[in-house]
Amino acid sequence: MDLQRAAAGRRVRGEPAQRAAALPLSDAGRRPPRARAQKRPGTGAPGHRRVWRALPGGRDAWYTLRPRPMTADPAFRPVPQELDFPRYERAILELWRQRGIFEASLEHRGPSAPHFVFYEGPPTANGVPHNGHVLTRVVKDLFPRYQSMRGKRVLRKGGWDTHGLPVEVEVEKELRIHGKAAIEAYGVEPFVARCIESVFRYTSEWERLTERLGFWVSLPDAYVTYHKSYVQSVWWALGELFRKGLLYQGHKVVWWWAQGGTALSSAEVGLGYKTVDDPSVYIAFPLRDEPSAALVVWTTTPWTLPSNGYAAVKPSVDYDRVRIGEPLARKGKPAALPELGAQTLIVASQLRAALSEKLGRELLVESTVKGEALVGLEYCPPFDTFSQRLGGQRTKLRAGGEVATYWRVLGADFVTLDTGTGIVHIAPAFGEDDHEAHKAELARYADPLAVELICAVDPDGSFRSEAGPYAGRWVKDCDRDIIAELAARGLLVLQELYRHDYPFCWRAEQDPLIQMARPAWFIRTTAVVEQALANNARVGWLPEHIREGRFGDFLRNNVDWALSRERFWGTPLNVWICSRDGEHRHAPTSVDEILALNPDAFAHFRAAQAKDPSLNEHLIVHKPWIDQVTLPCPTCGAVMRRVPEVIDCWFDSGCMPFAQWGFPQEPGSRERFDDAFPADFISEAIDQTRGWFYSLLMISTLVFDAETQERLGLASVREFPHPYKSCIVLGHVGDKEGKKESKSRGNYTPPEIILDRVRMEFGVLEGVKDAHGTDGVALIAREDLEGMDLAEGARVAVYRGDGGGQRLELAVRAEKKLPRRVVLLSAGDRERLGARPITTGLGTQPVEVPRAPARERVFLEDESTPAPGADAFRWFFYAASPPWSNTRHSLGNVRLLQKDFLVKLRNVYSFFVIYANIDGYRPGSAEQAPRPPSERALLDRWMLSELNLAARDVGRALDGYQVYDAAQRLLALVEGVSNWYVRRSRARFWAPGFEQDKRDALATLYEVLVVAAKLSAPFVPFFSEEVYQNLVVEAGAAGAKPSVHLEDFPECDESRIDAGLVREMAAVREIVSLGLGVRTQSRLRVRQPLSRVDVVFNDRELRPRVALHSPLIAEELNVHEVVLHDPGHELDAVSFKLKPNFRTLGPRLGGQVQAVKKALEAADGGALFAQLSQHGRAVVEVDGAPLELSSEELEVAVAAAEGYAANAGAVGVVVLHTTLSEALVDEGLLREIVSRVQAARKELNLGFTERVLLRVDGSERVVRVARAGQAHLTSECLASDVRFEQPGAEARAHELGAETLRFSIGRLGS
RNA sequence: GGGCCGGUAGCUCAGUUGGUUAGAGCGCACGCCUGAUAAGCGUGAGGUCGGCAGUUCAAAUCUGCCCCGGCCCA
Repeated sequence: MDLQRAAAGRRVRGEPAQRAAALPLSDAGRRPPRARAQKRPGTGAPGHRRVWRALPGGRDAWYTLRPRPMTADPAFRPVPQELDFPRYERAILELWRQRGIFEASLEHRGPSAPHFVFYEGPPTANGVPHNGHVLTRVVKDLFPRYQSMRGKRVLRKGGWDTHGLPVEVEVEKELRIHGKAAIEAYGVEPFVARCIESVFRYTSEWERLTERLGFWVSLPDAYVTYHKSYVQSVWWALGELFRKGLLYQGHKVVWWWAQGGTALSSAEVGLGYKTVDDPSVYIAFPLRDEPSAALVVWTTTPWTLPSNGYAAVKPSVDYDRVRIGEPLARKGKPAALPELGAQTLIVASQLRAALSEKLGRELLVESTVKGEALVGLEYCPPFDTFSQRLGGQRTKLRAGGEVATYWRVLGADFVTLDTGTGIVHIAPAFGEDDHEAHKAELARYADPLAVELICAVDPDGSFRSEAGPYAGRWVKDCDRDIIAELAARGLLVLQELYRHDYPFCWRAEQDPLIQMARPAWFIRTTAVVEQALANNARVGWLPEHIREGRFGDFLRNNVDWALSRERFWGTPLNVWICSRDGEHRHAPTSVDEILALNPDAFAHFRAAQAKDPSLNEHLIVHKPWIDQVTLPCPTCGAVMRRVPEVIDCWFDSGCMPFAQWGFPQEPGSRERFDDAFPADFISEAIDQTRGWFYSLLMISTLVFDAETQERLGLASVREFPHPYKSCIVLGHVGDKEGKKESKSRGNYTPPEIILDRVRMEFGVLEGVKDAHGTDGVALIAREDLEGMDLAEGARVAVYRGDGGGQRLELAVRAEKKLPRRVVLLSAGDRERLGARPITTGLGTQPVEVPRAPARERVFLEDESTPAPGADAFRWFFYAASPPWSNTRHSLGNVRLLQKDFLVKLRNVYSFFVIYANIDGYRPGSAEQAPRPPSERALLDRWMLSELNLAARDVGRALDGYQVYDAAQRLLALVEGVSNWYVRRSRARFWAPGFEQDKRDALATLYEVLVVAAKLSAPFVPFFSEEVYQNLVVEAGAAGAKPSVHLEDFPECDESRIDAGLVREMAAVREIVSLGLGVRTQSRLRVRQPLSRVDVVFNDRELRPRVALHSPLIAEELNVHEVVLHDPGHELDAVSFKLKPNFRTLGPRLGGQVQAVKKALEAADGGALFAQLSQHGRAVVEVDGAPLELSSEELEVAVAAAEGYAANAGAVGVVVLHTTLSEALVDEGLLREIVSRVQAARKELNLGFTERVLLRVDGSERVVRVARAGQAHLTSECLASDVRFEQPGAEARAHELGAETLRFSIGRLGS
């Protein structure tokens, strides 16, 4: 052994990286402040340096390091000792910046390279990015990086979604106003100006996160949905739809906040549910032709009864005609008989008993009919609000004939029999189902537009004048009076209270929302559903079930897209309507087109701009400016005005494939669009199914039919799918428990904890009930402790974010009485920190902490362990689970996966650099040339086979967008390198001299690392860059590119794959594994050498192949001899078992297989096996009859016979000879002694090269063995002298089985 | 209430067209190695495959119902 060299290997961590100082990556080579080297005068021997290092848990240790003879000019920068990934990641970011690597990656493939098209789904920057965004960003980054390495040209245009309700809501909150009237009072112009300001509020946070994660995207030329060019593109698309007759006006039922005059989004509605008691009434609707019989309907909104239009029944179920009978016999007074006008009631058969129970009266069945028999019957509406005027009206059907326009029975499948009467009151202006039922009727009419939508309520929520006594009153206030009136008129069957959840306005908690049909613009998407489905069928969905499942279902149940919004901040709907004839409409698609019709159209905007030059040019196409633009009607010349609505912002984002280029108006946009349509790849989370995934696909289907594509002059007509070919649908990111992360709950791990430093901010508390602060201890909730991945009692830094007060180091403990994000500190510690208790106390909400005054909150930071960093964050999302399953994210989980891959790979890298530098290895040096791979050692050839297989598999997985599979394959490669190649090659690396075998090993490991860096570059762009810079760029290797990201992705070299070798090495590893299992079972430690191992193979071909690896097996199992046997070899320790091959036998024998199984279990396996090997078939007796079984129908397994030290696996049986000769025992004893001495050396923190004086004593045998092995002891334990004498007071004693060992280690010169 | 997805070892997840000993990693226990050492490595224990019923010679896998969680929609 070369001890000097060994010392050299250690030294690297002790001395500053000389070469690194001159390199751009110098930062990565320097130690962080916590581990800086300090010289302490007067300690250590001359020529030694002592280096201080911080250990986890706050322990410090002094290590003595010795200068080493080093190769004059090592090729590689030493790998720093400490695992501080964020540190070198920052250095790599700087390198990318300085050398323009991202920009180079966009261009270096040249203009003629094939495109790989990626579309960025625009995020909104008016909220801070969270972990879910990290997932989307790392997945979006992976494939462009990969395809770029595959030689593709990959543009990566960023984008921002800037319109929509969330933006308006944010501004409303700021202004403390709410509702349409309030905004109008404030002024639409300043309101919109504030929206623009708000849109980019968190841009810098987004940019920082984007960069820190290594997500390469061109942000400077990102598209912005409110920009004029973008809006004009959207107008163009809408103009196309208008031209195709796919844009129309109708009604949409919305949740309406009447007091504010605003519709609420479903997200807002969801915020305001409250449990309330509403009236629940059963009302009689007498039949027109038989007034003594009445339909009984049920409703919880009596105020909608004046607007009643129909009654609906379920056609397929039975309805009873009943008469009210005697009171039911029961306790208490009998219910009062309702004063009813009708004697006969009609209710669903299934609900009769329930109604009878509620009335407390028998309901006597007169007859029963199917619901469909009721359809078409006319009835008298409960109020004559509209029937006075429309009562006799009839409407012509398209199919011929006519029906009463209103107040008749409809058949509808949405009618349920859970509650009520099975007959539903339909008010077409209120309620989604109601309105749909109405629309279904309209569709049957010859002239649907002639039918008036009856509605007795104004948008402000008060009854209209038609409603007689109720006119002008808030509808909900009228419920009581309406019920009283119905009772007086003999129409009230029953009245109850109904407790349910009902939405209220989340900003004005006293205001209940009402459902109401509002005028709205629609896109007739139902006209292209077939095409959309065909388009969808061709999309490469990941996971695949999206195609037929969630997305396919959504398309099949498609309803027309309700496009318009009665809001302010959005793309204005570009429809102008003639003031003379409402049928004259025009949809101009650009400012220029408007100017061509009316050169003065924007005079008001230009005037305003002249007055205020800061007025944003893009606002020319926004409210309120666009509202003032008038056009002369192209048909009649009258004045046209724009409709007031803006559009759904999903339509904006769905236009991005063309709108990002300003297509078709902007110069050059046609070529750009033509080059980037459709996208090869997009990805967003699953909540975008009905959002972006839908809007993209639907708009593309609507706009880009073949004819339109031709008209636009595209280079080729795109078949389906467009506008995206593949789409990864991501799952959600949850917390450690799988719960959705939410800021208000505080179960939220800020990305900074993973990326930069492990710290969180807490509100300061002074005490909870019986728990009061102790000096030196910080108490926090258990969840927070786990969130920071800290153990009970860990030391953390505690300090104020504003820099005031002292910085403390405290022990942190969990306290179950504490809520999240507060810390309980002693009075003394609070004083030292200059902190005071948070005013909100124990009730502090997590979201309130950052808003508290600076003195009321402190940071807790784990300074002993650096944050995992960006690569670890990325890797977590690639490797933890397939990206479409929900992920449980936490610091602990990220670290877990980091250890598996990054840390292991880094250790191999560091190992290589140490040994390569010792020997002065230089990549590509002629005198150090390795042999060709085919002539290298088996292990090298195996490793190179595995490497090329990995290249093949990772490439294939990425080609198929299988992120998780690719990551698992990389993991397997790293496992093989570390656990087998490096472990088995260690001796070759530390062998003295620089022989051919060592050159081969270094060249092989070098190649593995460089190829692994390239393979993993799309996944972990920072670490792969670090390896590549050090091993390739800085080492001056031939053909080096400036960055690993400008490299080609490794191709699989089939000639390097030795499939047989891969298989036999797997067998070797299994044999070793089985053998070690035998040792464990037999309690034979590996240190005890054994004479022999026997292996009986299941596969004849393997034996001669594995024979090549016998020395390896012998060494791993610590046996003197390895004996390999062909299948069938007779060995006492081995028995044979025959089992049915169910796959072949099942279809032939059916139920008999179970009997065969039993028969085979009972039979003599050895004899059957003999038959089988001689005749190729075996005969067993099944159910008294002989049955012949072929070798294809049987599976032979060798098993370890009981009572032997043997173990069986797929490869065969491994048998250890456990008889110990005296010589073997002695040999084991000597290894035992060496082991104990070495352990003691480590415990004493001896230098790795420090010679010692060893005094050995013990039982007679121990002394004899030690004497005999003195030379071995001397060299293995670095003893300059071994003395067999009393070791003295400091002796260590060990029981080695029956023997006793005592020894002491004396330092020389001390 | 409806649709979709998921429920497999303490934890995170695999599991090919149904084929009989259900896998991996981490954690845990025991052990190895001590020249990658803040590392590396081995073995082992641990499972009514959410529950019930059905189809089948055979079910984690197919079917139905139910329970739990997530998302979307009502």
